[in-house]
Amino acid sequence: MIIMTIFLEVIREFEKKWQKKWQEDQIFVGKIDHSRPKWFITVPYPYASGAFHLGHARTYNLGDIYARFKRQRGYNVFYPMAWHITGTPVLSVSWTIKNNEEKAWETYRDYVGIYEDDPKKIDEIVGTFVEPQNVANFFSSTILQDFLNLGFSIDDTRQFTTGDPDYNKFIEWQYGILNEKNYITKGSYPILWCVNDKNAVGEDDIQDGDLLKVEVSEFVGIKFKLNSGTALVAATLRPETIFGATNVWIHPEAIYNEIMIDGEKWIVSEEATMKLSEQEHTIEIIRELKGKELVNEEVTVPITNWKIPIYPAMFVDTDHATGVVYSVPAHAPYDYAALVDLQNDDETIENYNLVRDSLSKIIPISLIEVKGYGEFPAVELCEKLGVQSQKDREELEKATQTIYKDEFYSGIMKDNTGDFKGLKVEQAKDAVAEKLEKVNLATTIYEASERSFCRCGGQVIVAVLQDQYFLNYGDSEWKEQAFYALKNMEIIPEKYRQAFENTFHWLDKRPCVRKRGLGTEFPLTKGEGWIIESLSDSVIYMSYYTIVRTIRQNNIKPEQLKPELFDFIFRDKGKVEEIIELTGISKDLLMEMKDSFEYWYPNDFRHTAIGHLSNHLSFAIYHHVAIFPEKYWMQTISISEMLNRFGQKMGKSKGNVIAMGHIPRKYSVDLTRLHLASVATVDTVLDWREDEVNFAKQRLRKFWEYATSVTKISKISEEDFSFPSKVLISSVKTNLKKAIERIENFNARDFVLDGFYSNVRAIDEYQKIAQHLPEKERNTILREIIEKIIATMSPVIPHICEELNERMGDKEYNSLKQIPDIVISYQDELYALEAKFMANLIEDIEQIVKLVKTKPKKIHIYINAEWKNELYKIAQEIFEDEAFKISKMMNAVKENSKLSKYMKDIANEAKLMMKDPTIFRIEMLSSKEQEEAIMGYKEFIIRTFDKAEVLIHLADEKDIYDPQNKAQKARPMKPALLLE
RNA sequence: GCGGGGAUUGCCGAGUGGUCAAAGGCGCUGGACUUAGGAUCCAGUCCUUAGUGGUUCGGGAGUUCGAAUCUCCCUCCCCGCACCA
Repeated sequence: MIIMTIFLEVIREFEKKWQKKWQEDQIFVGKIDHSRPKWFITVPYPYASGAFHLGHARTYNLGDIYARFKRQRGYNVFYPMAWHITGTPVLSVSWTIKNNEEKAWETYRDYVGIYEDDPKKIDEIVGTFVEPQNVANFFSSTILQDFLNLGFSIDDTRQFTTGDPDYNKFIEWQYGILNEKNYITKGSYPILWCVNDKNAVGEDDIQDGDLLKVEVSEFVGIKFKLNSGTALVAATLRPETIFGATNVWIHPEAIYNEIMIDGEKWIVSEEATMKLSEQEHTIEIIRELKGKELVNEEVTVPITNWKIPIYPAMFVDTDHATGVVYSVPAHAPYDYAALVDLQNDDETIENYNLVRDSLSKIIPISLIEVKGYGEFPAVELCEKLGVQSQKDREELEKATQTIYKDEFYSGIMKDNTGDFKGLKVEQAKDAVAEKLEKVNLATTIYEASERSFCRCGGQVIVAVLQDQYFLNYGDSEWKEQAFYALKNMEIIPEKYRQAFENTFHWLDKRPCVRKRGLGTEFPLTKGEGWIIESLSDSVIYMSYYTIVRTIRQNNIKPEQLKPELFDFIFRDKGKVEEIIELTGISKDLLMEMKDSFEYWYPNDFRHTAIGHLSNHLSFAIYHHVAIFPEKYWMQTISISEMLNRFGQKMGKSKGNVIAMGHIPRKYSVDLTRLHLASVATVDTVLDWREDEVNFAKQRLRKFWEYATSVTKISKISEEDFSFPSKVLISSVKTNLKKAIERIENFNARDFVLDGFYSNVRAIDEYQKIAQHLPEKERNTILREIIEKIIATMSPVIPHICEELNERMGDKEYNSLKQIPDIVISYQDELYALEAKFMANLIEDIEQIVKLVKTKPKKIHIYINAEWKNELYKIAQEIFEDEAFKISKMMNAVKENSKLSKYMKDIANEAKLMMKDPTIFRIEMLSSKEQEEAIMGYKEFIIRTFDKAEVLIHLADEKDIYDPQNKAQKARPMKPALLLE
């Protein structure tokens, strides 16, 4: 037995050896070959802004297993790889490194440290990251090496990055077609915006953006007219509560602006003026004023036309929406708390000369009926949660959330809400806003859901961009085509199809240009600095694999890549002579590209992680239908779930990362591949646990030991193997056949379970049962089945299989060897059933031995009378689909000459069958076959039970030894036992 | 909230109408090997019992000869919801 660490060292050694050979002989480079069916698989090209980890490895590992399997099943497989670098991430790496952000440096030192030991060199490399290109270069080369180190059978001669100038031409061409088809539209759109950069910001750009999850919120700004006619604009998420407004709150000490906005006079906070100016308004500041100047004035409530006063409140946040709030104490906890505070606050009343009388007259106005609450939900909840004052923000927040939810979903508008009475709050909310907007008493105001700041320090607000370009995924024709494409696609696992459909349904306009990040310049606004957003770089890029090598090898210049050329290659448009004329590219090269595309496309299989479903994958389907003829649309999408470690998603902040670059040393490649593929089904989150890896390691080692013990055994054909050997061979065959069927359906897990683990177990079993057999036979058998296993399991553990294949004297690459079809004969099935029968029988004996606690000297095995098999067979036929009935059984038996003589026994038997109708619904062996099986395992039974004598009795025979009358109790597949 | 996916025996996790008391692993228990082992190997692991019995698959109701598997209701958990790739 070899010690574990040595075992891993051994296999790591030849893992490297084989990777080098594969690489040198370029055996995975895709070549056109019309004699074989092609199979083009893609797994998303990596985003080259950081190191990859085990979670990524899961996705790529599955892709590689599928690729290798198809390759070994006669397909000409094309499995290329490229690099995504466009968008903001690579740029923001450079940016943070350039700014000497300590956290970024730390992160990137870690990443680089995966590949480099010397701290000085690490710093040097990280230092180069100030140039985005260096980031992309570093990570594309290290990740590629990681992939090759994991034995991935990729074609690395098709590499490109999405930032390459020739690729930019390709994307430009794509947008030309989208524009031609009117899938690009223009409009205004609210986005998160940094006031400092004057730029759109995403989660990456916001400080703690991943935690804050800042979104655009849409408020309704309601115009409360002052007597002067100027509108005090209060922003709300709940316009329906306008009927319960009792007063307006304003921050007395803050600065407000009176502004002329789109021809109207408004008063809003100073901050709001700035924000509104970014939201498609023309604004002129008329004057500045302090909040307290408005206190005690009256405003008119829209719709009801009531006059309500303006009161001071310190809780008003002028940097939130408009800095003006209308008070609905019946339904808004904050308002209620503030009102009570104010009514009891003599100092403030005095300071601002409030009229005590009218203030104390203010009482909540209820306008929503909601189950589980009385007249004034806010009042109730404040009391319940023990709110003392407006300063109890935590309780107030909770109360607000609760009421919002309860009222929104189960509230009904009361009689005092005019036209809206009886409406559900859910509906009234929009209806009231709509009515207000119609009479120009309300307008939409956007605000960020959280107060947040850009990494540059600037505040994040919501801006409305005009003339923003969108991809119109809502276009009915486009959508329809996408649905049509989806319908004809295979989705694995099928359960995700629904998610695609839902995504397609809600997909609508999506902004497609940005001012920041790397990428292709937007062709419709050349020179204005607009970049095509980066997801558009990753939706039809698979087609570029088919031509990129020709472009690079022949030094074709980006400017030669005219749209007409792409049309010619990808859409079969135009004449070759015209393209030669236009681009100056030779006919040979043009046709090489066109042939390559037409040979490899469509993308037969795309495997990816689930996170891409609602965006990348959906867009990929959309863009394919827009750009390519139908025969080139994607065929299959396969999805796998995420990977966890210690119950959490792998992430730097969690400290649970296993870097992809560390896998070969930490475990071994084949070990990792095996375990990744087999520990969970693709649609469940995989939890990586070291102690479970250990199991895989042990089994792998065991397999290795079995295999290496027989690599030198020469094959001899020996017809007359003993029973256990025959059982082993057919069970291995059966397992492998099952395994192949599994992986044909892209079920890698069961492929490993059936093809590997079950077979190792079968060999274990054989070793025990076959101890008494001649060594020569055992070794020959072992050698034969090991050969079968390495041929089939190669897609998962290619290195070990390759090595064993060589050691067994085969000069060909195992990775290119065909996995043969396996034919299971009737005889094989019989052996399998016999083995199962024996396992049950031995278990029964063991159970009894355990219970009686004495070692038997004799084991009598009684095999059922053959007529019982007949009886069961008949029962199976009659009661296939209905309840067992004794009378029906007996009637059927009466007609049967073989059975009619046992009527009395059958009656007993029928009672048992009545009691447990499953006993006859089984696969059976005849009495003879049962006997044969027991004979085959006799030696083993004797050995297992300490040399007990094994005596087999057939119930059909006369004068058998049966002191306890057991023979009649024997059932098919369930012999009766007597231990003495 | 909307949409999707789930809930299985101590834990993880298979299983989608009949050998299902339910694969496999982990953990635990016992044994072997060993100076020792938290290394490795073997065995056991719902309760009961000379095996063919009982109670289980989130809770409740139903369909069926038969349900972990199908239907309905309830409770709880996870994921996505766009300008981030």
